Amino acid sequence: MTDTPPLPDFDLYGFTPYRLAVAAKHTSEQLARQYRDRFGISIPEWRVLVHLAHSGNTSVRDIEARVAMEKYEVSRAAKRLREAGLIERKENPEDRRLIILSLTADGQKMMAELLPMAKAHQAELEKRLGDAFKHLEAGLEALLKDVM
Amino acid sequence: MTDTPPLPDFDLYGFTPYRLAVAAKHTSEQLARQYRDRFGISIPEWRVLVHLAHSGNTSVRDIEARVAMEKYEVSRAAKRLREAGLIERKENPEDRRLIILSLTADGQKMMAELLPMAKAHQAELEKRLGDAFKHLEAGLEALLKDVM
DNA sequence: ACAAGGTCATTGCACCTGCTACGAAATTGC
DNA sequence: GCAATTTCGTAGCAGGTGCAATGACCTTGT
Repeated sequence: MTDTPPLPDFDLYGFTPYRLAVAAKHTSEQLARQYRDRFGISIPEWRVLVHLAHSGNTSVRDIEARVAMEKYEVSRAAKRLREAGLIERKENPEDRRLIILSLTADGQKMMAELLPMAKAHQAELEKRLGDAFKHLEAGLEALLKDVM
Repeated sequence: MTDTPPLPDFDLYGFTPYRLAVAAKHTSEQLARQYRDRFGISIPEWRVLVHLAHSGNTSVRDIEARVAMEKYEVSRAAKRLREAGLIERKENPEDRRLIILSLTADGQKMMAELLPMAKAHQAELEKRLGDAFKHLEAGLEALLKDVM
């Protein structure tokens, strides 16, 4: 036997970043599976679509800043969505480095189906958690206040 | 212009799964970068190590069940850790399908450095959030109670 | 005893991600 | 006015991930 330095006691289950990761994975999994199976959409793609549905035409740069994604993620998600015919891009004549992304009619149609699913998911989550939901939101608020 | 179906109003920032994902990413990022740069360890590898430090010898299956990872993730993390000389595997004579994973002396040494970093990170998080930490934990508790 | 079925861990494949470098366009500084 | 720097979006590369299939081993039922 080698002599082993004593390890501090550390319980992964009490480690907040771990708990958040598990919670995040668990809450998005079910919904993500739905729109993956039904529409072939990944989470990064979904985020881009939601932002476009909510904010109208925007650039990659703008989405990156607001949707907690790196710009290359936005770029690639946008590429796939364009190939799927869900969004389209125009040149911005005022700054030709920027591109203007927007939903196509197909994209709008899909979002008209997809967004209610997300709203229902949120409602179900709130209902399931009851009072604890308020606590969760209070905690997240504090945690995210200098991030979002 | 095509006629567009009206889209429900939906704000990504108020969507709990999104908030959890951002919170999870943000809280683990800083620490993960530390042990990646310093020890070359990824998050799945870190989880396996922590579990081994805490629970001693275990099998892939056991880790899988307790650390919110798929078994192939555990398997691959264990492979990398073995190649790095941080853990070792023995055959379980009672059931030769199972393997017994355990920290090597090097692995123990590294964890003796790594775990205090994690504890400090947790402490700093609790301090920064103040009262909101209790709320966050209450919310997570409810959310995770039938998962963990 | 042994075939059928289940469990455990690993791996091949295709795809996805993270990082960095790049070219094009705009802005800044002289 | 023009070189140097910055900003914007994209793409190459190496490595990571998710899924399904595989092989080795154990268990069950007859």
